[in-house]
Amino acid sequence: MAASPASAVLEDKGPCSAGHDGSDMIRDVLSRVGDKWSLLIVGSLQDGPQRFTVLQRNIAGISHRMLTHTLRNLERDGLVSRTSYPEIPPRVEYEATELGRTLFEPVLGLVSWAADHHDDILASREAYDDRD
Amino acid sequence: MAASPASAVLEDKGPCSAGHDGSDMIRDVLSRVGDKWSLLIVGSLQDGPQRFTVLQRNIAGISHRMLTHTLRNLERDGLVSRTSYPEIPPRVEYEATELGRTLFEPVLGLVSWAADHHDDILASREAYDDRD
DNA sequence: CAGAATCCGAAGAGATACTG
DNA sequence: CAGTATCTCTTCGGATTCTG
Repeated sequence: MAASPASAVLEDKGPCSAGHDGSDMIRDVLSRVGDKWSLLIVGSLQDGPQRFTVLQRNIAGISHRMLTHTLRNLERDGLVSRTSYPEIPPRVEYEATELGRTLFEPVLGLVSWAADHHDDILASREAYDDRD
Repeated sequence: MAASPASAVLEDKGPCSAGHDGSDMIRDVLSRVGDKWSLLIVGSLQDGPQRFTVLQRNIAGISHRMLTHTLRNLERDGLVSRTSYPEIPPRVEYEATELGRTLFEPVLGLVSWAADHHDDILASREAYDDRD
């Protein structure tokens, strides 16, 4: 049991827990963090509150719809807070919550891994594709 | 410039780099790691080499097709190695590569974050859904 | 300016059946 | 036992249009 505590979090805990073990939780988090835009948005908000159009310019490539949609999800999960000012024209500012900021720490570990090893991955892909 | 080096990796580097900045790399890694099964497979392989059917039993919920498909991608990216023994019946063993094992370290940071905060996320979701 | 709503194509993912 | 192929369903994500 003490042999591999590291991977234990991801493993099935037995036939009786089929459907909702510890892996559901991490998958839940990853499906939020791992989608196409969430991480970019939270990353951009690390610099401080930003309004809708600024975010859209900042992220470069995101569509209007996806920015709205992803911000909704992030707000729902408590990673981003939304403040709307009842003016004309309307102004809305988004900000990373405390939770959103703590999330960024472990994510940075992954980011630096990606920076370190994505060359290896690309090389491995090419080598793989050359076979056959 | 030195104000927020943390988020800089994820940010757009300017209008001229539209399409392929540093965020492409992390997104590439995340789309591999963040899919439904890759992480579970790599996690299960932390315990040592396993053959196809063992993996399928170990992961519980994965379909035959998805296990094959995900293993292919992991092998292509150099995270998992495949060894086939030309016997009857055939035997194939999968093993995490060195790269696959280094990946698991930063991922564990995310896993523990998920363990720590997924209650907050669930609570935030309920609170959000109660409004309206 | 911010966002909701709709339509549509592409990719993800399961079920099943077939081969060596 | 391991892997491929096909079929189908759902989800993701972009484009567009419309409102306060």
